[in-house]
Amino acid sequence: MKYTQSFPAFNNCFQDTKSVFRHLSNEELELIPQEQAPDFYKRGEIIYSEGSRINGFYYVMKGIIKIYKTGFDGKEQIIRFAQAGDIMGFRSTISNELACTTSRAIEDSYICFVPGDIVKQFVKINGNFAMELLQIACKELGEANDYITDIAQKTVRERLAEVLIHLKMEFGLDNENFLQISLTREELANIVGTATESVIRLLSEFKQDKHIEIHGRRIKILNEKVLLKISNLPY
Amino acid sequence: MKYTQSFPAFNNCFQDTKSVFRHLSNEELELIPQEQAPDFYKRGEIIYSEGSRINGFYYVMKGIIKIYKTGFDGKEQIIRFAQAGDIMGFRSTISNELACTTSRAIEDSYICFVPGDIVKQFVKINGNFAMELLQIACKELGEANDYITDIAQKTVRERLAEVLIHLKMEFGLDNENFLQISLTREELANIVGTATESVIRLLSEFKQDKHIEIHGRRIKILNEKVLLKISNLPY
DNA sequence: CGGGAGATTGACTGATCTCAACCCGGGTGG
DNA sequence: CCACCCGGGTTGAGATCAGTCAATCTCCCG
Repeated sequence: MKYTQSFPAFNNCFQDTKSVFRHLSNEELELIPQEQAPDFYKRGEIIYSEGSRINGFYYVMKGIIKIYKTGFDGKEQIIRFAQAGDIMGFRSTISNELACTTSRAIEDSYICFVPGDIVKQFVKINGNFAMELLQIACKELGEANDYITDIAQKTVRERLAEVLIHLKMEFGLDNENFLQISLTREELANIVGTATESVIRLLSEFKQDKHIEIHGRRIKILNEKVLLKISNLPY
Repeated sequence: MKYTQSFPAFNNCFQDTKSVFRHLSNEELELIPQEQAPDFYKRGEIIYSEGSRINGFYYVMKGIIKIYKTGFDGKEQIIRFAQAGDIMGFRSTISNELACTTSRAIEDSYICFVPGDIVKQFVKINGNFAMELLQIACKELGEANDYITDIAQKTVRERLAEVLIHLKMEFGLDNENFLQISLTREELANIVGTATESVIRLLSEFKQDKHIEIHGRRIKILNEKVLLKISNLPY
């Protein structure tokens, strides 16, 4: 990928042919206030917090964000991740509610903000854009339903195997075939919905059994077939 | 409520001022094929099954439907309920995917079907309708996120208390202050995400402690405050 | 070199699941 | 009319998965 302007150029934000905004006309795109460059968030920084009013969309240009809820006892439950091309915060914006999740960069990230009023305008005047948003919401909904069933019915072992496979599919591998995404043991536990120690023990077991290889936070899947079997995934 | 025609009159289906279809003009409403009366489903009958192609919306006029996924070992996980005024099946329709849930009447129900093509048309030509659908999807999404966090982090006891409170809020009470909705112990277990026996034991405990009263499937909440406390619900 | 975050391991505990037996009421067929 | 069956509900005992607590280790950083 090559940028003729200093990266990241703001105009690129919404003109990507794969972005949610692809159905907007140039005139419509111009309605988005473009005074500022995309915001930079350093690894660890919060984009928005549970309970705050956000009133707008966050479009991720680059980086990886974890989106999580904080449970009763302060434990995080990671709901999903967002990466380049994804949007965040539309649920609260559309529902006119406070954010029900916290959003935190786990890699340095560039993010564009679009005010909620404008998005709502687009929904009303541009049917294709509305349909696009609906499809995104429905996709998330389907994933959430799967998630519910998994957590309710599968063992921690099954879920961890499944999460590893999902992380591979969602973020891919680096040039040494390690998972591209780097998570702490605690974060893994907060996806799976278990204790950190349980993740550690199970990862050790998978390593012992040669299903995976571990170098610190870097994880390589050695035998996806077995993991798939362990996870009881349908396909 | 009074019906001048024999109940249920089909025209009432979409003209209710509270229905999703309230933003449609009369001309638009006429696009919906209205040859048939709403479909009647007897308690226990399936409206659609996981894996089938449904391609349309089901609008519930009357009755209660349970919407569930079937897990790896055949155990049901109830995702949500639908009752009068709710729609079902829009996720698959919008996503052009097969149904990811099964939908079964737990009370005798009347349901209207609207073909998917027409709904998609409406999304594109009627911004208010699109927004309405988006809001429904976003509402479900928020609830699903809560659900995930609860199942991942709370104990069965906490979740059961929470479910009882939710059932009261969602379906209300009958004239003797029992929960309006009637579920088997197994169905309760399939909401909470636990074994039937666990639900039975915990219900007995709640009864012993005078938090609830039980007559077969009929449950009366005697002390909501305590249940609320047990559930660790935020409000 | 001290401090702190994250990772690991062991021991213990206990909530929850599974299995199995049994009960109860309603419906059915002989 | 009665015996039987069946789905749902209950209860008990035992097994176990997974969480908690605590100690230790390993880096990495200032």
